[in-house]
This record gives sequence, structure tokens and C-alpha cells, in this order.
Amino acid sequence: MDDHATEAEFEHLLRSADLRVTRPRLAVLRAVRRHPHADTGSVLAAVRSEEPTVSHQAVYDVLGALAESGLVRRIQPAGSVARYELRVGDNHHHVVCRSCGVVADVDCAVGVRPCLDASDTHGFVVDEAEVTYWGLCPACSTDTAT
Amino acid sequence: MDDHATEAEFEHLLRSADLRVTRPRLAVLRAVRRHPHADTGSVLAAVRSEEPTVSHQAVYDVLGALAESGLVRRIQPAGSVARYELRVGDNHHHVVCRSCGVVADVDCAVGVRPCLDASDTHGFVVDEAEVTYWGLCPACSTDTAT
DNA sequence: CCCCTTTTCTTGAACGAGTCAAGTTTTTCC
DNA sequence: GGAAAAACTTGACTCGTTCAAGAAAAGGGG
Repeated sequence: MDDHATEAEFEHLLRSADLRVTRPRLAVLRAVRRHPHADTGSVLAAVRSEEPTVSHQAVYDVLGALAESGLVRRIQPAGSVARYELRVGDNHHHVVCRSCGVVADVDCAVGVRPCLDASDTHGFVVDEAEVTYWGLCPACSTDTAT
Repeated sequence: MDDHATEAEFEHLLRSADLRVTRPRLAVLRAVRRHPHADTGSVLAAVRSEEPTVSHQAVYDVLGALAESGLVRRIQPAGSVARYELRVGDNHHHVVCRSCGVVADVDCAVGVRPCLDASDTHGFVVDEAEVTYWGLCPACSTDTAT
């Protein structure tokens, strides 16, 4: 993996979002790339394996700034803490395991927001349709079956 | 409104779910009927206007038991606390205001779960497709526009 | 290359929704 | 009416997240 190239890419992403390039931010981007759908705690742990002095508050701030700029996407299935992923811009969806909470990506047939039209939105101006599929992951469904 | 009839209906609902009929449970059902999409705090307040001695823990327990039995539905849009509604069984969806958080119902064209098929669920056994429409409610969109 | 301004990060306290646990009360069935 | 099981009260507690104040670092102009 060409880490130098992606490092430069991350720098460019940050600058184009008017965000300063800092070690904590680069470490968070690397962590989210390596651990898709990780929660804040996991991101913090991954960040600290490279940058041990980064505070938990910095990770919250960074994830918030990146999410607001659209560089990462924040998802929060019911009953779960916030999770983050680097894959943005394709409006894909997620399937969540009711038992263990693990998350996987599901491609959106349409790919642009909003991919669904609501019948009657009561005057709301809708810009996104978020789909969450609920069920059991392969591991949990075999546990239950036997 | 024929309160006695619906009261008997609530009793029947509880009994058919193998749940004992108690004053806190009836009060919670009335509160959720009167305040669709209310969070736990609002349900607690509504319950206490009729039954001032009900504890907050009882409301958590009751809402949990009712949700598990399928008598109420729990929803939790990202960034929101848990909310509850009596309308169950039709797999309808929700539109949520990004600005003020207010929730409204959106009918599902299909009406039975799961109403959408995922392209590739990575081996997950999917039983529900939950759709959340995001946008601005009428009040917030006019505030922003002007 | 250095300084200044602004942004970002560290530290540490605080908040709030939700949960846990022990003991008491209420419901239901016989 | 009495026993067993379920539900409720009370109060402490957890944990993800946020708030606030000051220190550090990034980036642009001289």
C-alpha cells in the first residue's frame, strides 16, 4: 500500500475543506480508513497506537469537523454509539446485526441523494433517504439456528 | 373520545402480550397515544400528570417491555434520544428535521417488512428495511429561506 | 525565516440518557 | 384469601459525549 500517496491525499482533502493539516487529523483519517464503521473509542485507540498523546477530546473534535466537512460520514444505528466511515459521496446504505451490532455496507442502486421518494412528506424539504437494513449477521444467524 | 373503550382495548393488548395490566402501563400507553414520537422524558411527564407517583425507572421498564412485545415501536434517529409511537404493524417510515429534530410519519408504499431488497447483504439475514428521510420541516425551512 | 493571528489541542470537570441492584408492592391464579 | 411471580420504587451508578479555559501548533504576511 502506497502510504505516502494516500498521506498526501489526506492532506489535500483537509486543505480543500479549509481544515489545517495536523498530526491528530491525519491519524484519525488513517484510523477510519483502516477500521470502517469504528466507533469513537476504537478510533481513539487506533489513533493512540500511532500518536499516543492525542486526547479523547481531540478525536471527538476531529471526527466532528471531518463529518461536518463531509470528509467522513457519521452513522448511528438505533442502540449504537456513533460510528464513522471514509466512504462518502455514493449514498450507500448499511445492514446492521440486531444481535452483535456489526455493520456492513450495502450499495445503493441509485447512488445519488435522495435515492427514494417519499409519498407524502408533510411539507418537509427532504434531501436524503437513509436506509438501514436490520437482521442477523452470518455469525449470529448460525448461532441462533443450531 | 371514548376513553373507556380504548382503555379496555389497552387492557386487552397487554393481556394478549402476556403482560400484567397495571396503572403505570395504561398511563404509558395513553401518553404514547397522545404524544406520538415522544421521547422517554416527555412520556414520563405525561404519565405523571395522571399518575404522579410513577418512577422514571418504571417508564423505562414499561417502554422496554411494550417495545419488546411489539405494542409500541421505538425509533431513534441519529443524534436523538429514543422515541416511541403506538402505530405498529404497517412498517411506515419517518421524516426527521435536521434542524429541530421533529419527526413525522411517512407511509410505506409496500407496507410489509422488509419493504426493500438489498443488493448484496454479505450473508446477513435481513428482516426489516428502515427508511429515514432527512430534511427540514416546514417551520425550519422557511426560517432558513428568508 | 520569524512573528502574529487563528485554529486546534490538552486537561479536567460536568451532563444526561439509560442501566443496575436491592427491596417492596401489586397482580394474577388457585 | 394466600402464595408465587411479575412489576414498581428508590437511589446509586455507568458511559458516551459535551463544555470551558488555557496551552500549543499551523499558516500567511512581512
